[in-house]
Amino acid sequence: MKKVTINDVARHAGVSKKTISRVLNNEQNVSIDTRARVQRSFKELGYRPNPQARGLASNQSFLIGMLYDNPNKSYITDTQTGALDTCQREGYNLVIYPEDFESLDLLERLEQLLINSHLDGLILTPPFSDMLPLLELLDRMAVSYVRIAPSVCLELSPCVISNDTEASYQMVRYLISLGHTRIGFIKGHPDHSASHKRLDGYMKAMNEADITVVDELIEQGFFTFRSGEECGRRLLNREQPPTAIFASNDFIAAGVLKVCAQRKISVPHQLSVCGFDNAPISRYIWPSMTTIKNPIKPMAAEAAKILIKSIREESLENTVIKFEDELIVRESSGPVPVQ
Amino acid sequence: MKKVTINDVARHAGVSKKTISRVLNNEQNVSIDTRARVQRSFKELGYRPNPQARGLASNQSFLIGMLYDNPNKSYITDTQTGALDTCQREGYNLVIYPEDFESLDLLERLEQLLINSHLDGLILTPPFSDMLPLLELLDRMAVSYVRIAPSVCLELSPCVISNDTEASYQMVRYLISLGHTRIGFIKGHPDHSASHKRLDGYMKAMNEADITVVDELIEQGFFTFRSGEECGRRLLNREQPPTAIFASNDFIAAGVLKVCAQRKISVPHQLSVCGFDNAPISRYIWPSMTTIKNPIKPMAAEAAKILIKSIREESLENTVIKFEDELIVRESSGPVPVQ
DNA sequence: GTCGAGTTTGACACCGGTGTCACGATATGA
DNA sequence: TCATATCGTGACACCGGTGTCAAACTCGAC
Repeated sequence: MKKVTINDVARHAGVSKKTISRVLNNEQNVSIDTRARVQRSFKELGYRPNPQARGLASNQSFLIGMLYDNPNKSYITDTQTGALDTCQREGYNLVIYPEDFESLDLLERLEQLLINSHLDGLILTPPFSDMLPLLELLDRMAVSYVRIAPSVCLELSPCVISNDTEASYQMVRYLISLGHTRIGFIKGHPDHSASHKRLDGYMKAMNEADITVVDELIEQGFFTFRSGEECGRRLLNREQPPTAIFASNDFIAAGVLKVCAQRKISVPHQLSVCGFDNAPISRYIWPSMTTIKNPIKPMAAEAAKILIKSIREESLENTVIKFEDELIVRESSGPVPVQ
Repeated sequence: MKKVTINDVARHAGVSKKTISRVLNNEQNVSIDTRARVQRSFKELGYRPNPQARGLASNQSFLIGMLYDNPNKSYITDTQTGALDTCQREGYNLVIYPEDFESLDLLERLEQLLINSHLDGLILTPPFSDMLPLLELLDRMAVSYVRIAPSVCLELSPCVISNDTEASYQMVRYLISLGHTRIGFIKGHPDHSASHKRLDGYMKAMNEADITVVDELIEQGFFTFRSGEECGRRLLNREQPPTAIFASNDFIAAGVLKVCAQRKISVPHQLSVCGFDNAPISRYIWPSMTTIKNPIKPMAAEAAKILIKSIREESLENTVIKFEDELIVRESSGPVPVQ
């Protein structure tokens, strides 16, 4: 298991180091049979280039970072595996940076991390995708990055996005088609741009169907289970409670379902409850939840792909790639109850 | 944002590169005021050593890998953040390797990964912790590693462990103390050593209390929600169904709870249901679940710590560090129903 | 005052690759 | 036929640090 270096290969193939390097990096201007000979030597010697040395010489690290702060563990791991899929194929390692978005010295911390790690590129997930000061920092430090699901300044960098507004709109249309008109809505964390988009979709569908949006049917949640319990309780305490509740994510919806169970409100017969994200809990809870599925893994994989492209060919035009969400109907939604 | 190299610092401090390097690595035999002067230059110039170069020269990568294959997303992210905590403090990056444990060419894939990435160390999580051929491979390739929660050959490497058998034993004792004697058990995936330990704890507690262990009250699950539904259904179909069901993890238990909800079996009044792992679902489901909490983050942090120690000081004796599990009583368990 | 041991420091090669440039060989055009 | 462009290749410096070794300096003991 002794290391095979470039010199060994050079000797074995009877060419210079530089030519080995050329073959390694797929450069042109290497004759066909030289290339073949070198590649044979690679095989025979089991040669693996040393990423440290390559990096030092060419000022790369073959490291891609992923920055996140998301309570949805399944979202995190899905994003990771999606991105990793591409990274491994392209010879990059993925290093992870869970960071506290609320932290006061966040920007400083991030700057330290970037300086220390010498990343080739960084994948930003919400809510970092919309953090303008961070984007500036990255520009200033000349670190390439992609953003997943940003909502502002799409022209600033390559991005992958889905259409939360549209998905939310579809969900509400679906509820309306079941006969619901008193549709409650629980908003997500105001720091996440997705929260606003999801509300927009709700409003759009309501307006389009000429249903008056009642303030008292809209509650402010925070993407957490607990906020779901609280908001759910408040909504169900109204004089005229809603016949359907659409929560901005599955955790909130799960909180609502818990309140229903406690109060023996039968879902979906007395109340429909819908979530957003297709988190595992949406499947594991009872009744299983109607929700929106976001193609997380493919999005992350694509994000990594365009990031690597932009690392390699210095500033291509800033691609924005769109993905479609999908409405998943399960047991927690049904026709409006007859009075 | 131009790079400051070791030469710049050397010039600025009026000493040689080598002395800078000495200060950087906290070597002894540097006079106090030279050290102070160099450190001042570090500050003033904002010097950051280049990990690539350091790695190339000293044959390190400052990369620690984490290998896992676990359906429990929250377990994964907790392990990651725990380990990362230590890694960042010690100047290492964490790179992640989700791999399919069932894959046929697993060992080959891993070998490739290791060769390509030049890791300084690797953190193994179950079920990889017990994969002997992998341990051999790592030894052969001279890659340091720690194992989290292994159950075989603890002397082979540094490990962090908790006592699944004991925790499971405590859970069953708790159920017995509530008056239960017909206690069903749903086993976990046979590939995970934890499954066997959890069963052992069950057996021990039952035997100790002189309760006959009935075969028909033990089912084979697979750590999945679906297997929980199936096993739950079977257990509840028995002529004499159990009054309590202890599932080997929370997903299984959630499946059982779903079956109860469907059949309008009131938990915990007619049936107690307990899980293992304290996954988020155990809190978000209704009724919230009695379960076992494993100190995942501290364990992972400690694992990283002893790994780094063993990387630095070549083969210290193989530490094994123990952690305690904790029984968390929530709403899904209660006294045995009166007939 | 001399000697030996220990401390502090720097010169220089080296880690394993890549960038630059120059050279010879072959192809192209006038 | 000769000048010029293009291709294929290697010599050599260089990326930013660390390891080795020897020189210079300090200090206490004799």
